[in-house]
Amino acid sequence: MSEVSQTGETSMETTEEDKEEQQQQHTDRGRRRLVLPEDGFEWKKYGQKFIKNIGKFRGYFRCQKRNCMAKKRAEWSSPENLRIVYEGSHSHASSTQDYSSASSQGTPPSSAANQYNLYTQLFGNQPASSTHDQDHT
DNA sequence: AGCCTTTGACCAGCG
DNA sequence: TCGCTGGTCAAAGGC
Repeated sequence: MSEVSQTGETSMETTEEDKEEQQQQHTDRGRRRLVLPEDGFEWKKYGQKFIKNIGKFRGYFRCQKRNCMAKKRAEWSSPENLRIVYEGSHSHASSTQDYSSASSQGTPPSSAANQYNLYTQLFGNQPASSTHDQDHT
């Protein structure tokens, strides 16, 4: 890994994601698949591995938008301990937002506000202090 | 029929 | 130079 410094603590989100996740587990395709909380973007899972270094599973997601190179990594030791790490920036607004109106106004594809929001939530709170996983069960 | 998710294998980088 | 870990791609299965 070359950008480990991005692994900021997402305890704040984890709390929200935790409950959302549990709900989605039932609404998700009717299966027991581990789903990620909707963060306003459409993600496509392209891989999953168990990282022994942290003793947790890591899922690899990519933004479904062809013109978007944003990526997301989800780490979890259990469904209750989910950590989301965003990487890269979106070239569009979140799907849940009315970005269509923004486009009409001629807003550039660089939604800095979005990436800033994501990074602020994850990396802005804490500088790279995640020396080790701290999922307290 | 199409799309999404899951699992395995392969490749690259670092120690 | 070899081994290990992390990341990505491809194929198969299911809804």
